Amino acid sequence: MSYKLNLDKLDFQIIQEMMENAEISYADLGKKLFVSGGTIHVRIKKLEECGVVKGTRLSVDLKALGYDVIAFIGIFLEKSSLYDTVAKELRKIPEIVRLNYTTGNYSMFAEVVCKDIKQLRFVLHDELQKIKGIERTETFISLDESLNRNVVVVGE
Amino acid sequence: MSYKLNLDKLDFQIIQEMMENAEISYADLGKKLFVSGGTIHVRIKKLEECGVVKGTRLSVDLKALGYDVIAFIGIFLEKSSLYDTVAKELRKIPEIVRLNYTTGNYSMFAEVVCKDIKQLRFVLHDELQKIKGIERTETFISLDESLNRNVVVVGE
DNA sequence: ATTGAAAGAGTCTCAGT
DNA sequence: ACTGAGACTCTTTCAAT
Repeated sequence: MSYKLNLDKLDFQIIQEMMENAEISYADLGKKLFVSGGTIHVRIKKLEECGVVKGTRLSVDLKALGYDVIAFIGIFLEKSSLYDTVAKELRKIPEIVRLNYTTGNYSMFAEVVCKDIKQLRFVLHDELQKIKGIERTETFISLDESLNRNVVVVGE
Repeated sequence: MSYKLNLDKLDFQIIQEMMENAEISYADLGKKLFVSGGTIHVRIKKLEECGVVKGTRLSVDLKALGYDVIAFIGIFLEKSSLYDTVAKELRKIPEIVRLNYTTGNYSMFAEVVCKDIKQLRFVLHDELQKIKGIERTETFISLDESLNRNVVVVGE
């Protein structure tokens, strides 16, 4: 399915560093990895062209912005085949930030970010319940997020 | 707990734009939002100082890097009070990228990113099972990720 | 608080190795 | 494929409003 990309140790090191902090200059990153800034530049350009690097995103503290409630929702479908149509409806709800089709107990798994419990209640009760094909849902509200990081990427 | 931050519409607009694409120049973003590049600069500096903006991160295609398997793990603890000690152990496992203490069925909820099923099996069987305090786990393997985006942030 | 311009720092290109 | 230097663009500072 996916092409055989020829990434070496340096490519993985660059990705690892910049996944945590994309603001570092090419010159500084080059020093850290014992190559020139020019080489870092060439590698990043290659990684962008082959689609491995998709861009850079601002990392924000959602709590500080008033988004205090994170919840996970396990969704049971009436029929598994309804996945695509239900996913299409769920996509329209801006509070839903992530959606996965999963094996196991639930048919789908969603993550919701809200300002408060009132808004979560609105999403669960008003938005979700009117979507055809959803049998029932189970909600897990996050009381504490103890970890949120990137995976450690390594070559073979 | 958190300070009353005085963020206006412009702050929220800047955050919204840069959550998706942090590479845009201050001048271009200023044009888009009808202010000068200097104003964008002042606002971002303010947002960094008050901790709302934590930095920028490279967005990568994990599948292209060979990380094909995303799984969610519901964890049942023997006692809820074991949360901190179990979280400390789970933190040591690099494949675990996210960990939440939740209400509902499970005590904790983890997300795992692996190269293949073999590696997932290793995490579940060898790493997780030897942690004291975990009663049992339920695993949900993602067959398809249909959505992964940022929440839409708005002021009051 | 916002602006525009000048100074400083970083990115990008390219010829040489 | 890597390097270093020059051209170019962006960030950062600051005086004026």
